[in-house]
Amino acid sequence: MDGSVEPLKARRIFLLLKERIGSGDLPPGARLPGEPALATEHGVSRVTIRRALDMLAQDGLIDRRAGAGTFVRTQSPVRPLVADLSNVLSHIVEMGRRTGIRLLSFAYAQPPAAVADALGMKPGERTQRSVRLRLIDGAPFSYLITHVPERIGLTYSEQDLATVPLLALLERSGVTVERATQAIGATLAGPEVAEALGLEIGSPLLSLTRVVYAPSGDGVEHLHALYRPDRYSFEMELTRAGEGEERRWSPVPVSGGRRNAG
Amino acid sequence: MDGSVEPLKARRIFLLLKERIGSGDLPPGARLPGEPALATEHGVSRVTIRRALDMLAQDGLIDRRAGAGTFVRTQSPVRPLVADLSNVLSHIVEMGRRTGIRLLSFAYAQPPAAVADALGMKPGERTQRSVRLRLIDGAPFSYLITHVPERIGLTYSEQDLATVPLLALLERSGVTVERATQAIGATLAGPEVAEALGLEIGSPLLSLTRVVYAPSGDGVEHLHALYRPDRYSFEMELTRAGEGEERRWSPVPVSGGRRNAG
DNA sequence: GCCAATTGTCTTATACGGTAGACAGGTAGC
DNA sequence: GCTACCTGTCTACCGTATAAGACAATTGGC
Repeated sequence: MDGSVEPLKARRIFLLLKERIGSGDLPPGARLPGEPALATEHGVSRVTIRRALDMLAQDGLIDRRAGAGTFVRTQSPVRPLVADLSNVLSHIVEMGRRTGIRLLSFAYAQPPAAVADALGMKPGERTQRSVRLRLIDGAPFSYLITHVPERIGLTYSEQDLATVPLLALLERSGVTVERATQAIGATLAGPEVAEALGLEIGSPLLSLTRVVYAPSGDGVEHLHALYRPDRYSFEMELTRAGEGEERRWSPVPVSGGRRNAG
Repeated sequence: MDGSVEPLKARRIFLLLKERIGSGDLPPGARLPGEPALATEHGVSRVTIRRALDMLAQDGLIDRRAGAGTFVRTQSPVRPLVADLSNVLSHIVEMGRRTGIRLLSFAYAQPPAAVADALGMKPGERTQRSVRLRLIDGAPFSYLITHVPERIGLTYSEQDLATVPLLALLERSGVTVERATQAIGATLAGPEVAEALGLEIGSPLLSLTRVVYAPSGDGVEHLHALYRPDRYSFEMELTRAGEGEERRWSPVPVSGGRRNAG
């Protein structure tokens, strides 16, 4: 029933090296360790290393020259998108890049318990669940799953969601949002997300979960976002604040037109 | 050299099911389809399904009862350690947990180009490179690679590094640190890191890169930290700040004894 | 030109992920 | 208690990914 099984170790090493290249750990032009070196380093045979390098070569990430070595190809494929802490892409306009949104799904249903709990909803209440894909210059970089209590979700249309920022929709509906909590973590891409983001299954993803609250304390939005780390990262500036023992790092607030150095 | 490599199809299905559980598609308490059903559904053999379920069980996501079926477990296994934005574990003491540090390596050498660049060092200058493991209640949760310019590194000993926080060492040495930048992303665990953190190769990791600057603008510390996302996450609170078009989320500064709600 | 190191290309043998099927023991419903 | 379905465990077998090693061809430095 099978016939073609994909390599396993080779794929793993492929992903690892791809990651090191993408993160700049292996800068363009750098020469990789020799195949035997990589083999012992990863505790696999040279054949496996070669397979991994084959995949990298096929992706155009490396150049292999017999007798010379293997080199990271000099090309900056895509410059990653940088967001500040509050997850606002403040520099997009300045960078002349365009972002888009694709609405992948839209429905009303019973939310998962975790979401219902976070939003402080009563059992039985429904939410509007939408899945959106954010694109930069046509390339997807984030996968967003949003839950909004049904009564609030009904105040705007599916069409609205595909064009207007959600926060604006909420405020347009008379909901005041002042407070939110968010947590940042990491996961692996499942089949669905991998497909949508154009990744291999098992690729690393940045995850962000944000819950937005109305002044009353009720939750009005639950966002679960997954980002391609090669196209998106959180950056922030810190200063030392406080006195004595309490002296610690503290984030610098983002001022109006500020942009990070590139 | 390995002996235990995870299957591929099984892993695929594992991730898929994990996603369905995490998203609430398979709510806690729900009964999964039988193994034969899952097998035909995914077009794989029952053995493969079993392997996927094994992984889920090991992650504490499901309960399997012979004769009855397989059920989504009602509680999340371990509560991760929570840090605020500035990467300070302010609640550890309150939680009654103890953290420790293990120094894995310590040496002076030429830094990688990316590090030298970030620290603004001249070519040829060396850095002190140290690798440390942070533990919580004896379990490792973060892997820290630190680079410090040689002249600064020489002001403290290897012994110091294993006991005193680096920032304190720097300030003790007369270096004033006021400013830092940091970026948060995600990667996969390589062989070394996986080993140290007790993970499988290819597990997802939270990554943090921080560069600390002296008032002169020179870089004094380059930190590359990798966290187990199941034991560590960044949490923060946000409020809406600014006016009109500029209105956006802004992090709430961490005040002295503040603690996040649990 | 020579030498060392590299990638490219074979060979052979083994390990293992995957399939297919059977069977034992537990559980729940009727 | 009977039955249907479930998980747990085992066997046998296939295809290929991987291991281990040898050898050729190429490159770059000396």
